[in-house]
Amino acid sequence: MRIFGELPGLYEGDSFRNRLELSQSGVHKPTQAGISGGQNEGADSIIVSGGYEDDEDYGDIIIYTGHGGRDLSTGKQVTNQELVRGNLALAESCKNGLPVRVIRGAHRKSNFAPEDNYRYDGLFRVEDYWKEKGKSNFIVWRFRLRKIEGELKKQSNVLQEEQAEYNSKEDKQTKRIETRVQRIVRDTILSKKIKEKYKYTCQVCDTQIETSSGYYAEAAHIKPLGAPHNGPDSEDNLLCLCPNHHVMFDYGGFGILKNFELIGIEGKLKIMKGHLINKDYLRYHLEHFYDEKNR
DNA sequence: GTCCTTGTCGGT
DNA sequence: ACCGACAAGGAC
Repeated sequence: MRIFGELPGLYEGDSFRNRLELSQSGVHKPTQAGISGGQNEGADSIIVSGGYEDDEDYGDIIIYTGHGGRDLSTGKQVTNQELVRGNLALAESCKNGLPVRVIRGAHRKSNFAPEDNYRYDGLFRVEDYWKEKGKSNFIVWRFRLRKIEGELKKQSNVLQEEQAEYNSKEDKQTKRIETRVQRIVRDTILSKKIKEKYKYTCQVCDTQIETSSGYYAEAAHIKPLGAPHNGPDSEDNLLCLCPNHHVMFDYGGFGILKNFELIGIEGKLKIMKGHLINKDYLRYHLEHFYDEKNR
């Protein structure tokens, strides 16, 4: 049984001599693989040990590389990675906001790596994932993890209690874990402007959502804000979408071609006169988020 | 059972 | 540092 989040008797800073010790203690079960997880369940733990050239470690934020695509003996990337197995598990953890135990192994490439052995460094959340050409010019999947602190950590504990309850049920088929995806939404002047331009209708499905307090829509950035994407907060990088199509767009469920035809789903993007969309951003989204292999 | 993996060891 | 040999455990 896969256990997400904290484990009884496990504390940040705990040290483990080798992978077998980590495995037998249940902190990270696989003896070699860096990602522990099932592709339909999510990932419960990862090991950051500097094996992949595209990893970046900033302490509370880690850009972790998915697995696969490497030559067995040299460790060099020799083919494109696919969104399967552990990579898919991490994507699942991202969508459902599951906590991931992070263990760092000793190596020279990171200032945050332990001097020796392996060290449990607490719970992280998978904030985002995308694909990119790595240093060796092959596609790698990348996962941005952010450390969970304070209040957020308490939420994860609640999640774990729910799971414990779930685990103890006889009929596991009929029970399910309630998970909440926490989306941080900032309603800037610009996002409000784009929503008003479209009268709060989705540019994909034309749905206009009405609530007790008025209409609801979301402004979606085509090229995401923040590192490493660094898309601009400007009208030519924004879409007005319903929540469903916003999630689908962010998680690569569909892309937009330069003639505004949709790929992955049927249809064409509706565009109001005067809304100029930058096609470089559409291409960026296609390259980094849309994945046709996994459908 | 088959395939996979950010291991580990001992050689050079 | 690099390489081959061998390997445990899990996903599927």
